[in-house]
Amino acid sequence: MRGPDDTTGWAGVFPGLASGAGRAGVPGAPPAEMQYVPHMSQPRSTARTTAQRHRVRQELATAAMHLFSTKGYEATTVDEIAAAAGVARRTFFRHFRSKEEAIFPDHDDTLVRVQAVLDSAEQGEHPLDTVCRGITEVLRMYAESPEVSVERYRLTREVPALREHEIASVARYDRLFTRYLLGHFDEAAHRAGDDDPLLAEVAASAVVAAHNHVLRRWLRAGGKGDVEAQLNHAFDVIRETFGTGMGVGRTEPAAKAAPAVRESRAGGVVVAVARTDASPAEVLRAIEKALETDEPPTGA
Amino acid sequence: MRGPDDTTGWAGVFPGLASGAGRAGVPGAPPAEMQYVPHMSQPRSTARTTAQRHRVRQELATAAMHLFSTKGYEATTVDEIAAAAGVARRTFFRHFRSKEEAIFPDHDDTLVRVQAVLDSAEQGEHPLDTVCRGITEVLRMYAESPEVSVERYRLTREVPALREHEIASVARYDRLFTRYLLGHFDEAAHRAGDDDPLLAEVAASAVVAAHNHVLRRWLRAGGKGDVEAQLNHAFDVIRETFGTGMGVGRTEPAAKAAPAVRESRAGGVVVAVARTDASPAEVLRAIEKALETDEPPTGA
DNA sequence: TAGGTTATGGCACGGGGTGCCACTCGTAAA
DNA sequence: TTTACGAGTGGCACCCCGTGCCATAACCTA
Repeated sequence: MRGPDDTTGWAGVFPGLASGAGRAGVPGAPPAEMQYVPHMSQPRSTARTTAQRHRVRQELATAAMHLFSTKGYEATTVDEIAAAAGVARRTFFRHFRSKEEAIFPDHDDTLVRVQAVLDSAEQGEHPLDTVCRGITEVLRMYAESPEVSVERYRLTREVPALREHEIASVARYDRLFTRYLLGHFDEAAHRAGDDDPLLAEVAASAVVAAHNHVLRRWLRAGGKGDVEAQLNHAFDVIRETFGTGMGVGRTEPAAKAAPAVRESRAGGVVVAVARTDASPAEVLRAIEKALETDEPPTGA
Repeated sequence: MRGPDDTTGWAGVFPGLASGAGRAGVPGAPPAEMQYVPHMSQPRSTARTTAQRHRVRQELATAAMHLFSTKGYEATTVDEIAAAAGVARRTFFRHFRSKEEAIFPDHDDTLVRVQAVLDSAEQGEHPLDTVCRGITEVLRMYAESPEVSVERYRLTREVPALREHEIASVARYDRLFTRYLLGHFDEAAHRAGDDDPLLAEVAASAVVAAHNHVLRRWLRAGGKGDVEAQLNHAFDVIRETFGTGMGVGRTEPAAKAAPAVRESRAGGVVVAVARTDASPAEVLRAIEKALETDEPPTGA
């Protein structure tokens, strides 16, 4: 009953993409009563009404969160949530597509914001760095209210339905990034022949995986500490580990910080990486050094 | 109503993990009537009954697939599926946990098989290669019946519920691999300091992403061609691109087939990988060659 | 043949999600 | 001020997924 056109999943979420005054064009979740599309030409609804609507949505979300935490997710009915928020059951579904969505009220907005980050990326930035900035936006959404995020994490671990819903949510970011990288890997004429779309997909999933890892570690730690810094560190680790592939390593800044030649020896394999602006002699010297030693490589 | 212990999601799927006679211990999907757990000590149910049960399950799956294809997923009720299979509605839910699962009847079995692959991996194999063999098992599941997979792919693209269910399914493989790599990256004392669990997560997601990419491309092409070969090629590309990180490059088997020294030049970076049993002279010669040329690297 | 196990059919119930209609409220136009 | 319109809401009814419960039939073991 959703129409066969909704094949992209998030396509319907972007009615205007920066639709004028804040979230005027995206009033929560108006998926029902198909072909809603409030024209968005004349914002008849003044600030007062939209604020009111936003307030109701917020109260519903907090009521849902509270009830889920206290008496469990499955044991909580939508009627109870609506009653706790002082509205009718039907109104709940005018603000949230489903019961699960009430616990992730910000994913849609975040998706729009991430899309905006991707769209407004300057030409010179490496697409992978743009994607990293995009996923950082998601992390900020979690970090904005650590207590809620931690409690929500506890729930998502315990309730399969919530976990699956969250997996589906992050999958939307993944697809967003994959599409972006697909469209920007060929333009950035870095690599010569093998601009495999495979790499776009793998890179996007790697970035998302790094985000998930950092986020979950932070959540398990109770939401203490600077997540964003941890995420950036994770990006550095990835750049360091996979950096040779597809010319990641931060086109400008990080490349300058990195040494011209690096070598490492591990597991019966010796590896050397060097920027081509390093002198051949410098490179060869590093290789020889790696071939001589029998010790583990220089640590991170 | 599933109990707060089911935090892993797939933990409950492995009652015995290779439970004696085939699928005797895992008779489809007995999630209801909690604490079912058929003891698996004395297989009272003879081959006849389990075969019968398997036949019913198969008929239900085919009936569901047929109805979904013809009249759409949402327009098809469970009653209709059961009626088409000649059983009662209640019986349907004894074979499938949900309506969506009827279209992915093999994921549970495949998950068990993948787990078996991981468990029976020999000591010498690199964990990442083991994981690659594991995901190959998933690909084979799809490749076993191309027409069904293609049609199912069409449905999953159109129906959000099915897409989310599939995403959740592959996420289970992802988590399986992540756990495996987490437990095997430190044992294989390859890298010195930074055995970040981050890398385990990223590597697992990369492998899964490669699988997804190859699989979807194959499905979009109508299920024609040798997918498994394409997947292995994708693994090669990944090894080639990310190969420098965490010592992937196939410790034993492929190393023999691969040349002792490989070099490539791309994106302002020159990379050389060599087995330590290659003579230093051979290594240096390859490096010099890479430093001289300005052409793209030798293709796969 | 008797007793126990397993799969099934059928019923009823809770609950999520949706379509529909009437109502209210606030804003813009007459 | 009155009127018209549109957005949000409340309430009702409906469909259908998923599950607990019980009776029954089929099958294996003793």
